[in-house]
Parts: sequence; C-alpha cells; structure tokens
Amino acid sequence: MAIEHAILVSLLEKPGSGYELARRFERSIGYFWTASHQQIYRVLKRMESDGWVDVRDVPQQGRPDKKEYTVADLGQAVLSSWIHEPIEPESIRHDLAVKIRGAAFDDPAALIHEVERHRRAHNERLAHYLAGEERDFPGPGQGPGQAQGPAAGSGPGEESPAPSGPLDAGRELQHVVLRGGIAYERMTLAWLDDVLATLHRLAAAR
Amino acid sequence: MAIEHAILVSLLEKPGSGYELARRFERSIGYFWTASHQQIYRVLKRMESDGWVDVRDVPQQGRPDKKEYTVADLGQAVLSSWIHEPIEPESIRHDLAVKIRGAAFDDPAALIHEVERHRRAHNERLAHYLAGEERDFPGPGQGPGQAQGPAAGSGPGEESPAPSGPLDAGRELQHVVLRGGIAYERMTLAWLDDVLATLHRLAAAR
DNA sequence: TCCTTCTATGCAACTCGTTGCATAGGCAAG
DNA sequence: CTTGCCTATGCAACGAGTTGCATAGAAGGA
Repeated sequence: MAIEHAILVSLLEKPGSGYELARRFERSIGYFWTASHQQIYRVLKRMESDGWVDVRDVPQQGRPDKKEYTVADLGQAVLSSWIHEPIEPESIRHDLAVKIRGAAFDDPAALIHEVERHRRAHNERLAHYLAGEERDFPGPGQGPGQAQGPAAGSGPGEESPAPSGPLDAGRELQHVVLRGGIAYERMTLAWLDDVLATLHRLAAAR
Repeated sequence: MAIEHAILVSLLEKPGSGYELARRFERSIGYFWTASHQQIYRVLKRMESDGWVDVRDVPQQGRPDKKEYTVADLGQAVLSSWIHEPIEPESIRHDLAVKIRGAAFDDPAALIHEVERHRRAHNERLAHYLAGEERDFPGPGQGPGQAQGPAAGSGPGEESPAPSGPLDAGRELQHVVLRGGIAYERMTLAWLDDVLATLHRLAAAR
C-alpha cells in the first residue's frame, strides 16, 4: 500500500487522467517515486471499482479523449486513515553502495566513471529542485534550502505551487518536502565526493 | 537484478548459510536493504542451480545442519560484469513524504507523533552506525563521520571489519559506505526537525 | 511442564512492479 | 510521404517481494 496513497494525494492536489498522473510521476516526482503508466492505469481502475475515485470522460479536440479522475469521499477517508496509522521508517536500497563494496573484489578504479556519472545526475536534480523552489516558493524567508533531509513521496517540484484545498498548509508542506529533496541531493553530492576521493586514493596505492 | 549482487558481495566478504545471510540483511544492512529469509533461500537456490555459488553441507552439534554457500567463479564473473555496467541513479520511495503532503487535506497536527517516532528511529540508527564505526574503524583519521551521503546496499556496519580478500580496499570501501549511512541519518534527523517545526507552526496557526 | 526463543530450511499463495506489445489519431520534420 | 514523436489507454506475461504457514531439535525461563 503506497502508490494508491500517492495517487490520492496527487489527485487531491489536482484532478487528472492516468496519463497526466504518469507524467507527474515522471518529471519531478519520479526522481524518487517511479510509477509506470501501466501500473497507474491498473491501480486507478481498481481504485475506481472500489469507489475511492470518480471518473469523468473528457472529450478533447485534436487529441484522444481522456478520463479525468477525482477523489471520492471514500478515497478521502482511506487516505485519512492511512495518514493516521503508523508506518515503518523507510529502508533505502542503494545499488551503488553494493557496487562500492563489491568493488573490493574487482578493480575499484573501474567505478570512478560510474560514480562521476551519478554525481552529475544528482547535480542536475539539485539544480532542478532549486529552480522549482525559486519558482514556487520565492519567499523572502530563510534563503533557499538550508534545511536537511531525504525527500520523496508525492515529491517536491510538483506542477504549479498548489491548487489545493487547504492552501496555506498545502504550500508549506510541499515546501518542506522540497527542502528535504534539496538536502538529500546536497548530502548525496558530498558523499559521492567522499567516495571519489576514496576510490582515487585506492587507485593510487597500487 | 539487485539482491543477487548484494548476496554475492556479502558471500565474498564472508561465506555463510541462507540463515546467516538473512541475519546480516536484518541487523545493520537491513536498515536500508531488506530481504526476508524466504526470498534469500529462493534466490540462493536459483544462484546455485545457475552455478553462481557452491554449497557445502556443514553438520553442527546441538543445532540443525546448515548449507554454507561460497561464491563460484561464475558468480565472481557475474558480479564483475554487473559492477562494470552502468546503473540508473536510484530513486527513493519515502512514504513519510507522501503522508506529509497528504496531511494538507487532513489534520497536519495528527502527524506530529508519527514524525517524532520516525525521528527516534533514525536517532537509534545513527547511534548504531556511530558505534559500529568506533568499533570497526577506530582510525585516528578525521574523527567519526563528517562526510555525507546516503548509505545502503550491502550496508554499513557489517559483521566484523572485513575478512575480505583485498583487505585494505575492502575496509576502506566499507568505511566510506558507513560514512554515507551516518551522513544520511544526520541529514534525515535535521530534516525531520524542519518538518516538526513546520507542523507545529501550522498547528498553532489555526 | 509448558511456552517461548533460537537455529535452520522450505512451500504456497498472493500482491507489487516491470517489460513488451497493441491501438489510434494528430502533428512536425526530413 | 514516411518516419517518428506525443497524447491516451490498455492487455498479457513475467519477475520481484511479501505473508502465512510448516517442520524440528535444543535451550532457557515461568
């Protein structure tokens, strides 16, 4: 149980079709929460037959019709009860760390390019988040992102600031998640630098 | 493709039974890489029939016999080629972030206890990692953990320092992964404080 | 004595998630 | 004019991962 809830939150923030949801899960959100369109369509169909969401056929000109989904009362209730029940603190699966430990039994220097590649990717994500923060939360507050933490879930950097219901709270909460994303990327970059330094040291010592 | 490689790395660091692997994946490693014993047994069986690992029956006194697995040449080769092929920079799935954004459509204050619970759990993990670092890497170097980054994979805080093959490299690489775990927990704690402050602010403003 | 915990392995059923493929109209570039 | 991309939805098959249950001897506490 997880994607259902992510979809509910995303639909509450803004109703949309399966295709649109898939794109939200790709750009911005997808950096830490992947969900293919096939999966979304399937789950959406189940959610509809369970009465969590309502559908509405929306004809469009010049492109295929779409089914716009909105959250039903039952969906609201399901989300609410999920929010109230405790979940386990997450575990992360970081393949790169496995590779790094595995490199001890291979050539550590061979990993340098790979780690550099990851570093570039995380640098891009950070830039993407910072751009999103400047766009959506240009508050004079405390300057962009010095809080720290992992990000994820429905994810930072969503569409527009928030056409949400409870506007102020929604914006604040989206911002704190985004700050988490920023902190995560910054930490990751620093760690990858540490990894690179270690790999270079090992490569030199042979 | 991931658990196979994590198992290969773990077996290279120290041969063991499915049960022992499961426990390695629980304590220390399991904080970011979960794998149930059922899954490990199944994968191990497949790896054996594919010739990636070798088995040896080890009779024991006072307890059931065990099957000790070691990495075969083919397994070494598989691991090596995996290390050399690029992987996608990971995406994280952080349910808590979904909850936080979902809280905008519910009562944000209801999340405070949950976030505090997570904070305690991450605090414990940090303490666990720091203890492991002091135990296994008491180097006079740069003092414990000021590098930063996400941890994971075979995971920090493994059994003993490393009865590895390439000893120096193995220890160094295990340490850099552990430093990642430490940095990750520190960042998460700071972020959770940020989240708590935000939730308190929202709760007060009603 | 009974109950629980630890070591040790495993099956069966299920859900979650990915991959490959199919359809179908509109639009733009070569 | 053909090739490829974008919107939009979907099926089928597979692989990954979880949950529940079963077995079985030894050790330790209520």
